[in-house]
Amino acid sequence: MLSNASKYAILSTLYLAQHSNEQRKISVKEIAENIDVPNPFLAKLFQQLVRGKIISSTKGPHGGFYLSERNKKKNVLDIIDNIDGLNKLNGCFMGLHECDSTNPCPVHFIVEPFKNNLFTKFRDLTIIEFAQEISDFNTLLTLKNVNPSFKTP
Amino acid sequence: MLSNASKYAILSTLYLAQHSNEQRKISVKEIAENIDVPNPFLAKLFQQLVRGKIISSTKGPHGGFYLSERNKKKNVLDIIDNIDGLNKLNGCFMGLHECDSTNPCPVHFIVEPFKNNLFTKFRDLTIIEFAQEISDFNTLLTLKNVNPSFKTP
DNA sequence: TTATTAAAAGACCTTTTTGTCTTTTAATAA
DNA sequence: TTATTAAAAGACAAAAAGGTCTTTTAATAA
Ligand code: FES
Ligand code: FES
Repeated sequence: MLSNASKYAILSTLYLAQHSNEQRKISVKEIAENIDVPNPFLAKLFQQLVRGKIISSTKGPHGGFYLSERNKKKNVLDIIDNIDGLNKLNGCFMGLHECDSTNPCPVHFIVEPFKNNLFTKFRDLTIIEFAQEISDFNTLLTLKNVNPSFKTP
Repeated sequence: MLSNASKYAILSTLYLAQHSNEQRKISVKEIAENIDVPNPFLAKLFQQLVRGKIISSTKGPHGGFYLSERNKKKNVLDIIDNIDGLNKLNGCFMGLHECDSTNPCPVHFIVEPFKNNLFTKFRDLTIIEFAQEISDFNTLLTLKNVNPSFKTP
């Protein structure tokens, strides 16, 4: 439903929202290490997000990535749109041509409410609001294995 | 979330449930045309489903694919498991290591109820019951574009 | 103005997914 | 028993996704 690229982009942009500002810019390296995402791959994604005006960057010493005031008003759906395009998220779960209540697939009425909830969250909150919610509710923002002990009995 | 392969397999198996029995076996060709799936690709998938004992086949004249009585008691989750493995469907929407209420990602509590609903449907209904529901509610079972007029204004 | 720093650009590589084609095997009907 | 039919098997091929590496550009601090 979401590509890895989109997932990386979302998590990393939210990390920026939490930890950067115009004064404190952040390198790809720091983010890649914290989110646990391949460094050069994230660099590529960030180039694309800069071109898409989702995030900002400056080169040189103390350069790095950050969110401008305009960037902060973007939402998660803008990120997904920039990386995957919206169709991937919006299309029918079973692959039918249209996801549509008048011609529904066998799971449409299970999928539709979920998609509505998700879209509401991804569209109606700005990046900054979303990041704030993450801080408030202490949800996770890293691909690191936070509980490796469960894996090795 | 689901691969194309899984989607094809699910739709085609449900088609078998609706249209075949031990007496009337169905060729890949007929299904591929009706579901609108690439013929040789579906043939490969069906080989795998036969090995996984999800569907049955016989060669020769009037041969083809069908569901045995045992096959009819399988469920959609068995198909997904056979083709994709369950992790793909079950994993965290944002890609975190564990999808888990104690270490949730930012959208976990939106995703979890959806996954529960979906799993219930895919696990608690047999293939035959699922196919019956599709007939009862007239939901769609084809990847064909059923409403092309919307596309060309 | 020069060295340093960090992103930008783009070529390149690998793996997975998706899809095709040809040959072989098995069932059966004539 | 032979021709026919349809799946099984497996080698191939194309495209997309995922990931890496090297060189260039721009900013700035010394
Ligand atoms: S029609 Fe399949 S999810 Fe809406
Ligand atoms: S933790 Fe992400 S969906 Fe459950």
